[in-house]
Amino acid sequence: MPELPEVETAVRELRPLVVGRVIRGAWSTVPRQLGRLTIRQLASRVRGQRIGSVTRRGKYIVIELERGIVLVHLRMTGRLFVSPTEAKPHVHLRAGFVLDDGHETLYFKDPRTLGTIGYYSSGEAIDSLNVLGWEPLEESVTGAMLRDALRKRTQAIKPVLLDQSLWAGIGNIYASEVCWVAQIDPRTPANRLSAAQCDRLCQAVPEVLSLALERGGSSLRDFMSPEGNYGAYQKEFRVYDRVDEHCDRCGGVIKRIVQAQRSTYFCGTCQKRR
DNA sequence: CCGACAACCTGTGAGC
DNA sequence: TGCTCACAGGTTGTCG
Repeated sequence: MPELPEVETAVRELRPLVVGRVIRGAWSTVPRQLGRLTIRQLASRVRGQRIGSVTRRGKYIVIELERGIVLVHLRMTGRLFVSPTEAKPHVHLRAGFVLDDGHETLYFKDPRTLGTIGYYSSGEAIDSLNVLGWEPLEESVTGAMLRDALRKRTQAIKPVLLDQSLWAGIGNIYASEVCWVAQIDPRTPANRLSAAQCDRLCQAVPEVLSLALERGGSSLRDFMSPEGNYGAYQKEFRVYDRVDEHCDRCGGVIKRIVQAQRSTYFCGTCQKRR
């Protein structure tokens, strides 16, 4: 489900709901999602720790405790929210962190169970986050920096935008949207982008992501923020999921192709190479 | 190094 | 109504 705008929305809403609270217990119904730790190990390590902060790096949610860090990745269908503790949680509630006196739980809902929840020492957490690339909304990347980073990359630019070690946080929706804004053919080999195209990409990435964030992200199917809000950016998609519709810029027809096993949407008329 | 593909999972919607 | 298939916001690993 979530790319940077959705994860950032989740973090901002979660923060006031959980920071300062003490984790009283933890459980999971899908041990595979916990990485190396068993359910019992996770529970014993987080028990009694106060939540110090909730932040984001790329698509990871970083929950800092007193003696370690919980890293949550929502993957496709994950969602975090706080609600009253249920005696028999719905089957899609795959994990929970019981808070304070036990009346409320920080739930992890994840129908597809592809998400991950890991508990790490701060050193381990930093190491795993360090492989991520630029933060699109915090680091200003110049066309020259981008061009240099893409120098040896022959793959098409759109799938390259999904590489989290370049920019962290761009996913399949915004990769297509960014290419439309920058007027770049998503099939262009990354190392063949002109200087002007790199400049436009560097503008388009923060522009698209920050507008999406302002709208609370995009809601496809069931995406919902921790407070239960739906994002609104899906109303402003220029190309994503709009095959055969007309381009807002030139009236051309929007196409769908598959790159690296993911759908790509673009205008066949105004997103030309060069 | 690169691209293609499978795998990890469940749910939904379209088409027949 | 019920079946099958394609597809879904992500990432990782294998193979040629």
